Amino acid sequence: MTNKLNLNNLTKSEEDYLKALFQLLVEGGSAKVGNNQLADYLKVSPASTNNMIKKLKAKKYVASEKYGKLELTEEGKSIAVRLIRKHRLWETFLCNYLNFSWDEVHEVAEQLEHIKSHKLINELDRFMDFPTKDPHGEVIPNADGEYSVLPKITLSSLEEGAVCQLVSVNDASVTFLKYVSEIGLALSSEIKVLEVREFDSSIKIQFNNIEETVTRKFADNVFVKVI
Amino acid sequence: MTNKLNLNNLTKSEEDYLKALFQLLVEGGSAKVGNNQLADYLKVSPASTNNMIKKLKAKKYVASEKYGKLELTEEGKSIAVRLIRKHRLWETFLCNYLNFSWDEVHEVAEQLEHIKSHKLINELDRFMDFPTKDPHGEVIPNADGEYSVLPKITLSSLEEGAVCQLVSVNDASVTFLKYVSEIGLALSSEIKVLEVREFDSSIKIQFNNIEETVTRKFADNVFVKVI
DNA sequence: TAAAAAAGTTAGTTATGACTAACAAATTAA
DNA sequence: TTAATTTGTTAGTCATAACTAACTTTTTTA
Repeated sequence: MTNKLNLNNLTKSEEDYLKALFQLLVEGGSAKVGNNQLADYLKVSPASTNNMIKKLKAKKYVASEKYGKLELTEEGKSIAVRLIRKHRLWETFLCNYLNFSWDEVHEVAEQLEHIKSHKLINELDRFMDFPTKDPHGEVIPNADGEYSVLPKITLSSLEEGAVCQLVSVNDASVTFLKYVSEIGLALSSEIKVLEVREFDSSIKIQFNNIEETVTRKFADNVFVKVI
Repeated sequence: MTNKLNLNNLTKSEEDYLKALFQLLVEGGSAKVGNNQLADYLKVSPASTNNMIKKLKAKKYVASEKYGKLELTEEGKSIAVRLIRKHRLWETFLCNYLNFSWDEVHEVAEQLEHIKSHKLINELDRFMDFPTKDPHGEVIPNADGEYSVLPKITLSSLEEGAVCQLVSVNDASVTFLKYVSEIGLALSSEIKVLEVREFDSSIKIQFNNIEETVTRKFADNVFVKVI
């Protein structure tokens, strides 16, 4: 076992930074993540990020050279995955048991993911009978931190004529999620790319016999599986 | 309505102090609560308490004069009651749905009570079908913050020969709760006071045909209703 | 009622984690 | 390949909330 009994003495902030790094590096699939990019993502100043990275390097959760790209150590990744597991399990609970809708769960889950109790999260998992996907279609890591990071293909990356299935959506923006629901898209919806307009990268799509034109920004937040 | 839409911009610390004050003043029934007593209860220095009280006075949650006793304003009480409601609902959830035992719930509930979401706590309440008592026998305030603060009679206050029923226990100590379970006491247990020993205030009690001698400290943490 | 003890207050320090402003290194473009 | 731009770093400040040490007020008790 690589995992020594982790006391998880991390602050909320430290956890936030590790999770953000993981999301950019691993889930986002970026080859290189820099200090300013992380700052941008977390909506803090580059100076704050720089400071925190120093601390996380001292604690061996992050590895990087001066002026070099940021990377997570195994321990850092492990912590991030556990946070993602907690976040997604709570989102699932809120949606399936407490009448929360798609777009309401993220903010509350951001708070709940920092609650420190192994028993709590594992019992919650059992209570829900070990769900594998959260309400936005994202895979939930299991208790050992194992899960498949699907290579995320965005709707915006497809070419004209492609047919795909909606597998997940970026849950970070309430207005985006509301919009998705309103036009009638749902997880597993089958989408056909009718036209990609060169001028502004907007895309005309078809689903459930509906035709819609969506912006590039929208399509960047929709993750699909080609079929 | 006295309750203007409360933005609940309080920090975790501010909430902790308000709840502690409420527990000493209202639930504990102390006529006078001083700065050092509060510091003791929260296990911080008197200087820290003094500082925080200043802040809470500025925010109109606490009222007191220099060198005088501490008191909560209506707004301060309202916040404390909402925290107690959250704490007890989470304890109930952990016990009844997530296989937590009596003595495991307190610590996790201390974290969960600071999650900010009205919907979360009201939906949790509904999900459990509006429970009125938590696992330790304490009354759960309703969504409007109404609940009866039962005058708390401790087992230690009874005289020889008295017969009573266990209504609640102080949940702050894990070792105490374990001890209570181990000797076979449970909520609603009928207890008879057989003997009060003058020397050390220890008490000999009888319940379920078991005889036990308990210390004064133990009996101070057991709340009963005389029958 | 005066001295001792307890309770409350103030001043100054520390750690965390934000921030701005100024500066240095690396990258991109002219 | 120099200049401009972007990116990263450092220094110094602020707020929160803890602390110790010193001091003042109040209460107790001898």
